[in-house]
Amino acid sequence: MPEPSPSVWMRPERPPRDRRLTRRQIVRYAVEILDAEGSRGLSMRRVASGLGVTAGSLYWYMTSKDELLELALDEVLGEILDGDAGERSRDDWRGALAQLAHRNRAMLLRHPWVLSDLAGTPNLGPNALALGEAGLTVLSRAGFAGADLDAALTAVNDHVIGAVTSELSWRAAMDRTNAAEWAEQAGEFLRRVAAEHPLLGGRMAATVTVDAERECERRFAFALDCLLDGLEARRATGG
Amino acid sequence: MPEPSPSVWMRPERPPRDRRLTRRQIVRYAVEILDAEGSRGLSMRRVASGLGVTAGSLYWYMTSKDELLELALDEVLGEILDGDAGERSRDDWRGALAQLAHRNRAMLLRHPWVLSDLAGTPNLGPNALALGEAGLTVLSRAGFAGADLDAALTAVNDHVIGAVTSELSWRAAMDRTNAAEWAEQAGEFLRRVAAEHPLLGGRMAATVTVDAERECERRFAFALDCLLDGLEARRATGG
DNA sequence: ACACCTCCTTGAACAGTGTTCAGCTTCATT
DNA sequence: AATGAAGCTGAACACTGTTCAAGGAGGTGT
Repeated sequence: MPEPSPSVWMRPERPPRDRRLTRRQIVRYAVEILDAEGSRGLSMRRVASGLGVTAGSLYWYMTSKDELLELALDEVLGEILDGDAGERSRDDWRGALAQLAHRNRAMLLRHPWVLSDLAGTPNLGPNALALGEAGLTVLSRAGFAGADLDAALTAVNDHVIGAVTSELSWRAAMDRTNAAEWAEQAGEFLRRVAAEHPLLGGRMAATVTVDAERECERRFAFALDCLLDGLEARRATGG
Repeated sequence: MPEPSPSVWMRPERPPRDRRLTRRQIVRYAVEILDAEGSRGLSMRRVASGLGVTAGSLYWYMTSKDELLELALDEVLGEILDGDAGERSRDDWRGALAQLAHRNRAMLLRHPWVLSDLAGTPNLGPNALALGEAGLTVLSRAGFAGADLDAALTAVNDHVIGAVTSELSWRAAMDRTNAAEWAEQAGEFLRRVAAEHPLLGGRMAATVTVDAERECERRFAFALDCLLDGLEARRATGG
């Protein structure tokens, strides 16, 4: 049982002198690999050799691969708020929150590996903090305070995480059942499912004729609207 | 780019004769290891040696480690419906759905490794299907149909996934900031956070005095209620 | 009783992983 | 020019998932 080590974020980066490398540079390249080949494609040796350096070198800039992933996570979290002043519609809290959620979703779809690392990884990077503050600001202006402030923000964030997680898993399943070479087995499989689970079978049948991407967006917006309705009803209106 | 292989679920288990092992047996032991030591503790050699066998043997029963994880996932999915007839309150769809959500959450907290594997893993096992059918049944009785049926179920499931994911990540962060040996760095860290992010700092300060477990349950129920309110408003009441 | 055949397991091998560390450069400072 | 640290190398360690020729063990047929 290893002691929890101090987060990367509580320890300043080593002061520079002679570097060929930067933490940022390493992290950005790691993100490139992760985007292109997923978590499985990332290895210290691969990152190092792509930067013209040996694996051991990277341990000068970070203490472990986990730490690299933590840094990569915060790096992409930065994209959500990028180029968004967040000031343009002070009163439309629903719109502002929804926009935040959509930008978050878009980021997760760009970097699907994030979701595998998210569970169990602490999240204390500067971009994570800025993102939290942005959400709290919107909700605070909307009239939420105290424990409900946390709960409301968490509700929206969790929806995004959950929706994209299951979207990715759903698409993986579709890819399998649709793989041409297995069409027979898949057909038989679907028939069996329909026989034992009528409702599910019906929904799956309806699903093949539908554009997966649009359908996912629709479901995302549907649940988000439900959630925002619920929040609307609970917010302390006026002072 | 490897072709998507056929899912485990589309191919029957090899018929037995001489076995020392069973697929089920392997999977259950794998789940034990995963529960005790997380994804990182699981290796084919470890599973095999725990069962008194060599790593190569396992490849007689499954084709890869990924497949073992797929099987393990469905195994624990089975716990959600276990010992739940689901018939006791035909009219109380909110209660039935909430109960499903809570059982789901409890299972994910018992088996935290599931969430790391969920993203990107297709989910077509018998228990996953039964679970889907159960949810659809409740919602269908409640008056949902067509595309809204999917959307409603997805909304609730996604909430569970997202909530537990971020709960685990939050707890990991708390463990770090609370680690006794880093109390100083953590204190300094929290002070810096509060300075740059007033709202977040306030919420974090309020958080230390609170029981993490109860707070997570509260937030979970809060968002679930919001969601159910939203669904209530959208369901086609009566025929 | 014997051979036969298929099921299942072994043990070695391959290529790759994260991580450590003594030693070597290469630079900034004195 | 000498000193000392920063930054890097290359080899090593103990692992990982996966493959596969070889062998043993059980049932079946004669």
